[in-house]
Amino acid sequence: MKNDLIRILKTVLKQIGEENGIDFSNKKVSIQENKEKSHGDYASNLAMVIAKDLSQTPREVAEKICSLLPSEEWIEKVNIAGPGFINFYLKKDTHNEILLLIEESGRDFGRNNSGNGERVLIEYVSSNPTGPLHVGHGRGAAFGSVLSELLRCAGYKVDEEYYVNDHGRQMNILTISIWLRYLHQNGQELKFSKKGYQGVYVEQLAKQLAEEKGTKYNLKENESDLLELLEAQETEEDLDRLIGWGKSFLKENFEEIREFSLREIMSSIKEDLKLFGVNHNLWFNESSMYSNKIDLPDIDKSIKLLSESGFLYEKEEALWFKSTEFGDDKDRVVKRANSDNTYFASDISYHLDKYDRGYDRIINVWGADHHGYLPRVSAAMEALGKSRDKLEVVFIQFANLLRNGEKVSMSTRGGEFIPLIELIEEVSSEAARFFYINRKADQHLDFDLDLAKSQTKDNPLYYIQYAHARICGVFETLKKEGMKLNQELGLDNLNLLNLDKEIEIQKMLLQYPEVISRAAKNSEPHLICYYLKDLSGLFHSYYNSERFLVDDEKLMNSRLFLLKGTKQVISNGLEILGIGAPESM
RNA sequence: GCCCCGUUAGCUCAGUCGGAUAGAGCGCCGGAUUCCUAAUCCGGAGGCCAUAGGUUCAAAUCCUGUACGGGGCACCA
Repeated sequence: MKNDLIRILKTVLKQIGEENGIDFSNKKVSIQENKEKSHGDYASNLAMVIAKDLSQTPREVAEKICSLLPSEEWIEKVNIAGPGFINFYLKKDTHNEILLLIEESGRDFGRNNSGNGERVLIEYVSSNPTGPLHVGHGRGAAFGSVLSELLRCAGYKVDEEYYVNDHGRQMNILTISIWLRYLHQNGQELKFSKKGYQGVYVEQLAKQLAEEKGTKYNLKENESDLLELLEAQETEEDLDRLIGWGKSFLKENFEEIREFSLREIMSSIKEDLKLFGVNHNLWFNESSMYSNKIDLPDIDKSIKLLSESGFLYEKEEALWFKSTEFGDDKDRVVKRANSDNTYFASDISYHLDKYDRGYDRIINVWGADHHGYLPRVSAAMEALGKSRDKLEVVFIQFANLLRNGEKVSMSTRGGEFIPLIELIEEVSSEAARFFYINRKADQHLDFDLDLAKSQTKDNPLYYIQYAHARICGVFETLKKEGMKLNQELGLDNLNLLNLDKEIEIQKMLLQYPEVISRAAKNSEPHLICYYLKDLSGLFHSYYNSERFLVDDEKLMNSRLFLLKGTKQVISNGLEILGIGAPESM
């Protein structure tokens, strides 16, 4: 209907343009939905937009436009109001069409094909494999997961990828930390590096390692070197020396422990993600770019390509990329003076590979603290001749956890972060997802743990799910009384749905597909939460003011049909959020 | 110093890419249940949309400056 109105107005606009010798083809014709009922269903601002070009007052122009409007059977009336708005009032039964559409589309209602089958890669979470997921990762995880689903709804072909930083110093630190704990486990008394990883999980993994491998990695004799190194654990350099020592002592066993650690931690991360309803279908290991395999991306090759582009130079024995040429604040090191590649080097190679895999859109979901990192990555892609626009980054602001109205520290006293799994266990995966999504991504988020657990209308998720359950309850009662929805009778009598509340609900249902496309287009999944809350609110209000199971069968079936459509839309919306729509509560 | 995000009701936040009288929940005040789930609903009070300019027929929305809050500015990952 909205599109029909736009089409009609466009025709009128062209006509006026021709009469006055003005080309209006670049003017945007838009229709807005009126929130104020007395203004009719839709309004157009067209008269005000072109009034100046015609040197007439907006109201005069509006009169002219109205006189040219063809009469359509679904339009009740048209009038001019305010500064020059043209208001359209639709016939009441026009609103029924949406129910037919929902009935036909069912679970597909709200899907569209604006993405046109284009391929999108969404990389998110990508937490370092040096410890379990913690609450700081939750928001990005929920966001990426819902965004993926949303883009699928919009007709994109989506891959969800996790980038595993399994190469470099942090993994070595983890390995050495676990090894030290392992030695302790096997009765070899020693102090622990303050600089290493301290978490409980390190101890658990060490224990597991001891159970699996016995004393295989034990110190064979008195190793005074090690003790000295441990005593001196104060600086990063000490830590690096310890790693060097550990490597030379353990030889190939170091690699074994490293692989064990990586495997175990990644499997716990995967487990947590699964519980959280997050399903990556691709896992990209940083180390694969160092494997020198012909069919895998290669970091040296990428650096060489960049070098050939002429934007690399040497300074103070390090290799620099001239990112300032592409708008970055300063040039960035790609290869350090000690000839190690930087993390940035890996990212160049990794992102180059994303481009080479042929995606139409590449989306990264990053924490807001990484925003300064984007210019250099984009710069590198541009230097390599890639389109900068293809790479989109959504920055997610931090979330605070609140308990009893007070901020909960994100980490425990021991410096260990609160694991995501604890949050999931406390408030449930669904509530956690909902509350993480329930805010615009670029907005700081206060996650109220008590609210997420509460079972009242204060909790928007319960409010929505309750609406769904209530509708199911009505149908349940219907069944108990030995009746069932008479689809045809309902369809034939939709025109009985003419109460204000009924019209409002139908108009709200009509908006659902638009909400979905806008949410997908702008990466704003929170819109779905707000929409579902509004829709549920309308339903609850309707529920309290009218009875559905009435004697008049025509009325009853038409109302049941409206309920059925509402139920469908709530469940479709929740599905995108990865949340169930319960039949009863 | 530079960069990013924010500033809307007492609190937490929406605000349909510029529209008519700025919305919701919580909190506060007052109501509704012999009836499909009261996990709900109805009514009321509560606003200089941080601030100063600019663009426009029209600005919470776009542009610029200022103030305040959060984050970031490594040969770390």
